[in-house]
Amino acid sequence: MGKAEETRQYIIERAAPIFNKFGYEGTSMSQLVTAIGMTKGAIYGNFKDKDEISLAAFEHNFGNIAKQIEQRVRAKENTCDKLIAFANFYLDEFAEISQQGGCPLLNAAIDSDNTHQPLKEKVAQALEGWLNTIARIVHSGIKKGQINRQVKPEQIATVFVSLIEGGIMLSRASGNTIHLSRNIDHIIHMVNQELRL
Amino acid sequence: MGKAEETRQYIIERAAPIFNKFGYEGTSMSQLVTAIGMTKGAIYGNFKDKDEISLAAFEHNFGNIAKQIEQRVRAKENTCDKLIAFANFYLDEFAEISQQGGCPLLNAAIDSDNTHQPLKEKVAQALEGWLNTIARIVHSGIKKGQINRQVKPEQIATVFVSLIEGGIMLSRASGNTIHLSRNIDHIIHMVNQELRL
DNA sequence: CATATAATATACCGATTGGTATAAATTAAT
DNA sequence: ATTAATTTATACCAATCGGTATATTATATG
Repeated sequence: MGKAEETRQYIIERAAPIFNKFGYEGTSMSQLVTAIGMTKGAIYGNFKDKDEISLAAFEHNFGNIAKQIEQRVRAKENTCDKLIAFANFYLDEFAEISQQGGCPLLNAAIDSDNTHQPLKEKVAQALEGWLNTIARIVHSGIKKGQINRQVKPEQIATVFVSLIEGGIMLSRASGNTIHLSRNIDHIIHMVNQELRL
Repeated sequence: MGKAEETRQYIIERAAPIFNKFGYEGTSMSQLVTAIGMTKGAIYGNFKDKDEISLAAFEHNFGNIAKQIEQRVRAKENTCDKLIAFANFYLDEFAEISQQGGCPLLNAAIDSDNTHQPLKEKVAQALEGWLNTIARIVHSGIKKGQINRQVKPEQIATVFVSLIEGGIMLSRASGNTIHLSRNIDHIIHMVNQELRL
């Protein structure tokens, strides 16, 4: 990693939580200047415009979480345990996620919805990746004889992601983790009662 | 309703979808001027600042949906049918909700999260009202012997709202109603298999 | 119809927005 | 060490931001 790429990465890391907190259009260059600790000229020497930083910041925010979850999932053998580990990540890391302004996927999805087409496409891609990951785990579980054949992988994936993101929204809005906690309970109950063989 | 209150209402109605689409800080006065069809001076003659319009717009957006749902729920006798009617509203009205920029509760929750304290408080209040409404229906169903005694009303309310809002997020982001549809299916399945006696 | 009052439009305010040209400073190569 | 290339800082740009003072118009009351 050359010097140029190093400062690029530094800028992205500093900018990422700001974009996640204040939105991808809602964040101003002056906020970034403060958070990054570099002048506007220096920042624009490494990125062509604010949009390029914001897209890189989203990828950083999302990639960060994706990487952590992948580790947890890979650590489990049984497919049902993989699903539960996935869900538990959000409960365990809720404080950390909150400190960075909430779930970047949820924030960016709403933030970009009617305003920022390039970001919206990235979000759609990320969500599809999410859903596919979960559906693949379920599908693999069925093949291995660990999960009920009647279960539809795509159905589970949608419900799964909705409960996690919905729970985060409710817990952030109310300032009470109980909602996310209830949803993770529901997921675990679902996995153990309807999926697991 | 006097003339003054009439124009106030007119302004709110015109402003409401704009705020829902572009965010409560993301909407500019010039956008409002265009959408409302009045000059800035005229608008400021009826509201003291942008914030006052944005808060009134959120209440309008939320109240609109709340009123429609209340009608649907009241039309059903059985408590389980009330819950299903509640959920089905979002599926039936998804196109209409989409046209106005998505669910105002979800949008405002994310939008206000790290930026707009007064709106965040209104959102928290609205969500609490939501959850209470659902929990009360479940509780009443238990008392009437229509719903399983083992069910926890608050737990159901959280899962219920999360599935609806999560489904809307996924369907809006992906441009595919299938996600919301799957979640409503899940809710109906839950009501019929785990709640209904 | 005349007058008082309320509502709307015009024109402007300072501050901030994203972005850039250029100068200064730093780094890398000879 | 000197030069060339890159990176960073300064100072500025037009455009837009939310908001307001004032002029104009419309409405209601006598």
